[in-house]
Amino acid sequence: MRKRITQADIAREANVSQAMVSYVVNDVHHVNITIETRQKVKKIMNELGYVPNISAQRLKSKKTNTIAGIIPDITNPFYPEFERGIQEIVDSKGYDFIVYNTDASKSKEKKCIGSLLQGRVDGLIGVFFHLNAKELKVLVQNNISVLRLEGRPKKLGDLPIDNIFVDNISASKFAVDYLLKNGHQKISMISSEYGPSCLREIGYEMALTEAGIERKNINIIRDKFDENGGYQAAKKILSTQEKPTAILPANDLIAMGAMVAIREEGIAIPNDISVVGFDDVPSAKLVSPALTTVSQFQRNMGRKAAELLLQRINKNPQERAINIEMPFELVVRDSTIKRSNI
Amino acid sequence: MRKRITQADIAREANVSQAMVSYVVNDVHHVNITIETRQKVKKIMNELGYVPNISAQRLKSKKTNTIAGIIPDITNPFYPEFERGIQEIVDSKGYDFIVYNTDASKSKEKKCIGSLLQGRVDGLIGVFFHLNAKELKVLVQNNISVLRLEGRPKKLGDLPIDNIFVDNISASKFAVDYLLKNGHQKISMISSEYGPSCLREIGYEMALTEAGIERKNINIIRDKFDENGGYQAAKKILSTQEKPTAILPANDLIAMGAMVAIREEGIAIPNDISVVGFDDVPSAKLVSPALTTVSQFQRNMGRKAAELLLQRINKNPQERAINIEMPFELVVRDSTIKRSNI
DNA sequence: GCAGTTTATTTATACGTATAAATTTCTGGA
DNA sequence: TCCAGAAATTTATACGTATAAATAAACTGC
Repeated sequence: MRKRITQADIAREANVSQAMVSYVVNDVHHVNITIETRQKVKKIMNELGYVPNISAQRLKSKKTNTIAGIIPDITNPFYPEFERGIQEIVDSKGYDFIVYNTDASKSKEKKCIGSLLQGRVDGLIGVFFHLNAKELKVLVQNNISVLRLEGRPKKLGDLPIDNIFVDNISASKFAVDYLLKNGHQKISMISSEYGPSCLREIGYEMALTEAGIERKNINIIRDKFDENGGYQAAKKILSTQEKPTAILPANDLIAMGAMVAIREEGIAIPNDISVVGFDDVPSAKLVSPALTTVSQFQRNMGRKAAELLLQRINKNPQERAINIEMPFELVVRDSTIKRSNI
Repeated sequence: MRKRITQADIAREANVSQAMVSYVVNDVHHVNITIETRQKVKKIMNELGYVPNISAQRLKSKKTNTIAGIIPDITNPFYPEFERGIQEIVDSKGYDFIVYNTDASKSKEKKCIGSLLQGRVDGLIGVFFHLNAKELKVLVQNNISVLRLEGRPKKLGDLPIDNIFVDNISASKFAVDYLLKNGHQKISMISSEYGPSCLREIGYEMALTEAGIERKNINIIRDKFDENGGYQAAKKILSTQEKPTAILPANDLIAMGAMVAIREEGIAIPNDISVVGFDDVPSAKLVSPALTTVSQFQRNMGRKAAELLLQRINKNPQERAINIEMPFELVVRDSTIKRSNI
């Protein structure tokens, strides 16, 4: 293990001051340096293999060039694409990216905030299920920019906390409208407690109510928001007397779990029951039948989120917050079918 | 945005020296501090909301308390579980975790190394498809510990670069043996160029050769290592005269792509063709039929990798390297069937 | 050939923390 | 009462960089 080369080492070797080395390293332009010394210093830098010490730079500049991502769980297939989208952008701007998994738990969300207050990052992109703007204020006060991923537009307070969102209510309504248009009258929903599920419930109810569907056919079952939850909930739904002709799980994982249960009961998808998922997770097109689902273009969202955050960090940390709406799209595959009525 | 509170601020307020504050903050025990001053300092710390500046700590201590993960692509479903495993451990020890995606490209792998040389991390867990120990040496020389995820035991040189691996040759052989035992005689493999694929090819050939299968029935097709690659390759295989009774794709993504192609051709899985995947990706149990596959217990691997790395960082950075073998397991599901011969 | 510039380089200092070494204050025992 | 030693606290310095300010050297033009 060799000693790490510092600017001072180079300065000594080149017979110049450490400041000179710094100027050469950073190509400072409002300072004049003769071509000879510049070359001499560069030569020695290469010979000795100088690499700047990033901790020192960060201390001096009060910038970490790091941003954080706070997400529930990277093993939830919604997030890897989102993460890569973020990384594409921040990488290209020379930022590091740290990920925190909260498991949708309040205590872990809080722990993240505490950790970030130590000044490890310049900003963060967060998916918060528990903390609200007031609880994030302390970050802003410490000059850490915050952008949230949300499921609908947020009321903009005076804190400069931006939001990026897909309108989940509309998206959910859109999916249900599609089912209605295809002749489904009895549509059940499988939902969960946290995250965007409750918004999707609202869209579901809105669509059915508008269509004049009677109350007894508006039916939501809640369980965990993963494949097991979907499996359990579907079993429950299928054990009832009057089975639905379509099921709207609150996301793709739930949908896939439900599909396993439906198959086990010997019921055909889509002929007996149509299924519409949410998120267009990578495996949605691989299951059989391929899942009809609402895409949120996660990678694109990640990119946009990162762009907005970096802009806020570098241009206007204290300006008024904004809401940015992102598009959704219903991707029709093979898990849904037009129903010939009566 | 309020000014950030430093130890100096507290010292001034409490009428003590900055050093005193530091001692209190760090609960240094070989220095005596009266209970009164300790309490006074702590009180003011709380009032002013002191949080240590992590960049300064890192500069002084020459420790970043950060480790890096270098993986091909977090959207490859093999890696999220691996990542969480790593994070579980490093989180609990107070380390940050930075992820780099290389897309299996040599230039990006190199770029990572360059970036890490700036001293952002104390160590890294890497999946390298291109760089070898010699090219990682520079990290070790700069006191950055390295642990690689490999597909077989590596020859241990004099560099302290540990390896953790599942024996991919044996695992692949095990899978093929299973197919043979179930009466399959014509087994095709879909492989790819990079990563562990070539090891899995070796296991495949080994099993068939040992079983005395004739050369013409040993058949490997290569394509990209994702669902598209699997789809294309399967189409090619199915267009041949004599179709195989089983296919061994080099991983689950390839397998799922292949299954889509097989379904499209109207061929039944597992009745006409059995499929065995590799990795036991989360969606493997959700596709239909549920995929028989070789699990590597990714989360567990991540945990073990992180434990080993932290041990090396904190206990014996320069000691001789080790190879650690991890278990695999064939998870039998519904994509394989016993074949009644003749 | 010298005042006034411009150009090149160095000196000094700060960022916020940790810690060894020096100093001051407090003990208790003779 | 005094002093040795322990206890409490401060001073000084280092980590490696960036950068403002000071200085030195090299040019102007008259």
